[in-house]
Amino acid sequence: MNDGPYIAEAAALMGDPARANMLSAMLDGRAHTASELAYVAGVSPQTASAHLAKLAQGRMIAVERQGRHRYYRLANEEVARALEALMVLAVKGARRHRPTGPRDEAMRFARTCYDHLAGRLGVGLTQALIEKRYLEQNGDAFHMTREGEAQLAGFGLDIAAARKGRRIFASRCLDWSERTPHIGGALGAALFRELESRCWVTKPSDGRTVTLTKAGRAGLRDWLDLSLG
Amino acid sequence: MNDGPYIAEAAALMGDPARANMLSAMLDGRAHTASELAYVAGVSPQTASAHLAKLAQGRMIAVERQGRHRYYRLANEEVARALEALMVLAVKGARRHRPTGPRDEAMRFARTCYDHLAGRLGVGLTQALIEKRYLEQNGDAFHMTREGEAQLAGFGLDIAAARKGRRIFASRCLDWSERTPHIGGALGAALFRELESRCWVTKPSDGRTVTLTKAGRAGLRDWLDLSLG
DNA sequence: TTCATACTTCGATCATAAACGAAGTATCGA
DNA sequence: TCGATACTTCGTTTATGATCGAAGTATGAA
Repeated sequence: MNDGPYIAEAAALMGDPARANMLSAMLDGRAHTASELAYVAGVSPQTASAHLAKLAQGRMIAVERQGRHRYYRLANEEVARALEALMVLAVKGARRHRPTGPRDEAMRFARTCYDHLAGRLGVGLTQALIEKRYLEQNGDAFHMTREGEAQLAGFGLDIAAARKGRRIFASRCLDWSERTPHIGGALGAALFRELESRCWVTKPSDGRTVTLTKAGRAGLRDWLDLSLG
Repeated sequence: MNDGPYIAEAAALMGDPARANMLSAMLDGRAHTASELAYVAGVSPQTASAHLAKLAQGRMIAVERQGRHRYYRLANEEVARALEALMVLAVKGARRHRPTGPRDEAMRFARTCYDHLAGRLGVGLTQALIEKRYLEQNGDAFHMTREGEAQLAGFGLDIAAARKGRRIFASRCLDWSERTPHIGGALGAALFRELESRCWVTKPSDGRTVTLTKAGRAGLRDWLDLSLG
């Protein structure tokens, strides 16, 4: 089998600016309506509809109908990874200067990646859990230690629930901005949910940047000795 | 900054079947002439020339002139990773049955990934080095232990040389076929070179599949207790 | 029941990019 | 010096896909 045509098929789906805008928006892990996605892609609803059909056919997104609304989200973590891998190339490949704004810095600091935390915060959190020996590295995933299990259960995570299902428990997801991995998988998602429920992090009403609250800063320092500039 | 257009730019370069065929061929780590790449892409030399110019401008490939020949190779490991990430999607996204042939199995068993070993052999080798405590996992890379340094130097690797330069010493490269990482980086490349120089593995005159020789099978069993079916 | 909203489908237009024949340039061997 | 080879550039053709106005379908609120 020659890989080329298959790679091209997957890449071509991401290779249109409108579709890439939509996929990128969906990296926030939320479900989005077709109208919202048309808006972020800057195209008409008819054009958006055609693009979404293609992405669905290529299995990069999943759709859920609720009345007259169609909700779209990324199909799986592999799509997020491929987007991050292409973003690494995009950043590296840039010839012309791409002036960074405050939003860029915010994105580098903390953002969602599908359903878990990315950026300096995501990576810092991951490193802290390793340093505390709550996690160990094991292949393309993390392994939770016995102490880690106790600690994270004590922190409020339903570890048993996170272990259930087919999804990788604690995958490693390469971060385009930090160039080192953050926790993904079911554990990464559960951790993010708990941080949100404690109001240690907040998501804005739209977009992917995540804010670390004062409570979160204090909480992470107390829990993991984690300080971030 | 909105990521979409930049992701699209990188993805679009890979999204043409001819270009994807060329990039995929270059995953073998070799330098290829423009004529060879035209052939594997199934296009005329004029068309190939235009495609190669685009890939070079997008910084996915590097070119080196020798007389009238132009030699092309992948620019860096990040391009290889993005191709592997897209291949993961391509395999996962397939609706129609893609009959696998003996070449597929050979590719799954052992193949080149840029300049290091991928497939069951690459992953098995990596796992064995971890089990022997010659390597430890550390973020998006491997850390070599003191014993590992002795062992791999004893095996013939110039560890000091591998540590020099800007390249990551022992990166982790996600394997599309095994879904778990193999060693990349300077160490991965050095290891592959040493295996070749011992004739434990051989590369065919073209293509990406790698053959594990009888000597290699025996050698890996003796050295690392590694047996592969 | 009617009207508004969300979204899809149809048909047409237009822009873009891949394709290659012909011609050109650079290199190399006889 | 000449002819062959490797590769690039130019110009043209063709196919493809994105785009949206118009119309259609499904859902839901008044």
